[in-house]
Amino acid sequence: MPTVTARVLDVLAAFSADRPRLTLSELAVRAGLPLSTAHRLVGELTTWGALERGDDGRYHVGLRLWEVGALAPRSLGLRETAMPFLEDLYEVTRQNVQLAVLDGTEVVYVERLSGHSSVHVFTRVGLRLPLHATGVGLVLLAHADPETRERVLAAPLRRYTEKTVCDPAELRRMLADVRTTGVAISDGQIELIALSVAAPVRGPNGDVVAALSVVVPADGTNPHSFVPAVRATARAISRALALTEHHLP
Amino acid sequence: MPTVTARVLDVLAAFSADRPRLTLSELAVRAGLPLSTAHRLVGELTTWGALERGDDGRYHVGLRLWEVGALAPRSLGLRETAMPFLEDLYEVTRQNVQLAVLDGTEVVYVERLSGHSSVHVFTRVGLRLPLHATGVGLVLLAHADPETRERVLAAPLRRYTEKTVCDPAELRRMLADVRTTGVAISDGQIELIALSVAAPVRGPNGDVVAALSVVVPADGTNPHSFVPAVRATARAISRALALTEHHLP
DNA sequence: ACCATGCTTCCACTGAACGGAAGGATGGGC
DNA sequence: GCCCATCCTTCCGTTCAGTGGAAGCATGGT
Repeated sequence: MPTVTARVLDVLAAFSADRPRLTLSELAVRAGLPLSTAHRLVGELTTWGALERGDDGRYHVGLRLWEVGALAPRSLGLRETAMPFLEDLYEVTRQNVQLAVLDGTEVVYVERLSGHSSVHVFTRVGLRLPLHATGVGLVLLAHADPETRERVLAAPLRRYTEKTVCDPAELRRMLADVRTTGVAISDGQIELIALSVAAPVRGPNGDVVAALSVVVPADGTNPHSFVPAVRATARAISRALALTEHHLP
Repeated sequence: MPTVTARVLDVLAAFSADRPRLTLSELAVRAGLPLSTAHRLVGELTTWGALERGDDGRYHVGLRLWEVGALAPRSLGLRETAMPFLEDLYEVTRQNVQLAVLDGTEVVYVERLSGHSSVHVFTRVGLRLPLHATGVGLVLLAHADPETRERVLAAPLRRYTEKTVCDPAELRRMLADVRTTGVAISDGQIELIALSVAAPVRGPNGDVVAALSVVVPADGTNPHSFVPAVRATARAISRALALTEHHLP
């Protein structure tokens, strides 16, 4: 259905992490629009500030759109509350600390702290990954509604490394484990050099709204030594969320 | 000009930090649209994921829009490079660390680290503030193009506290000072309880692309003791930016 | 001089967007 | 249990905003 709204959204969706800057023509092709139509829409978006045009004439997502996006409660609300705790966890571990939420059948990373001494992993704020291959994903999947869980387990599960668990039955066992222990340890599922320790963050009414993880190098460090800190932080954030959200209408 | 695009953007602009969740009717009023029109547009936006609908029926900005916004180079590109350095600065100072960019005649905060021991200030990622009243603002204003500078100084300058400098002549003097010393110290300009020490972050071609600051309590702590760390961090980020941006097409 | 690539402007046609009105759904007051 | 208020959803005939092919412009490479 070629509504104008859909076209505008197609233009926005044309940008991606690997192609954050596009010429008008590229934009038109990616959005599936005639050049003149793209020209008009992009012009309006640029005037408003949703897009910006660089010195080289290429377009990129503008600060104004970023601002609006920043109002998403699952990013900002969560982030504001969680940040000091994530900071503490970072200081204790000096490893990448990540916060992620569930969207559809994928994880979306909403925050990531990384220092110079952390492993260099390829996650990034805004990145989407499948649920079965990450620590945070396992946590979110373990506590997702059964319907989502079945849908994920029924679909083909992508293999990233030789260690990636792609067998539904084994995943089910792991998920049960996550539910009883309260942590997920994902070892080399995405990149062999790193493993992550993740725990659930709960909202005021007790359901899991996010997951946090620490990514540590797979160099023989015992991941279990991180479990207490990760669990404690996750619980602290849950507690803080219960306090803040209470005050909302 | 009532183009559909403009209306869609009006809908997005209806959300703000103090009203992040809105009913359809509120949304219609704020966007200046008839209810049925708003209903149609919001429906499309929600299907796509730009908006989400909460359990209470109210709408808020969706994760999908947040994701697109996160692609803004002035947020993500900058942030990815700067984060480890900001982290270091936070660890050394244990105070709020902020990163901001210039947009129009305002500062926009793109990143903020805060721990439990930091002063509780009301800045927030995505917040806009006038240039004259903040440390980062002074830095950005000092290095802005003359046209912007004159426009800001000619406009009425809002007073936040008794200490806020609102006199153009005095501001000019301060800006000259910022240019020679390479730091801005903004004391109690926004809130009497806090002061900030800020320094410029430069892009590969030497022009100022952002400013970073540390916010410290105005309890007698000597702000000058933070100057070396802030300057060093700003320069480190500038250097890192020069390296990363080099590899772009 | 020529062509390739990419952007901008124009304008007559048309169907997508419009929005008033009517119909539901929910919930609170009494 | 009834009424009214608030808020949301659907419908449909009219019309004007959106469309996109085509032609023109700018740049830069060979």
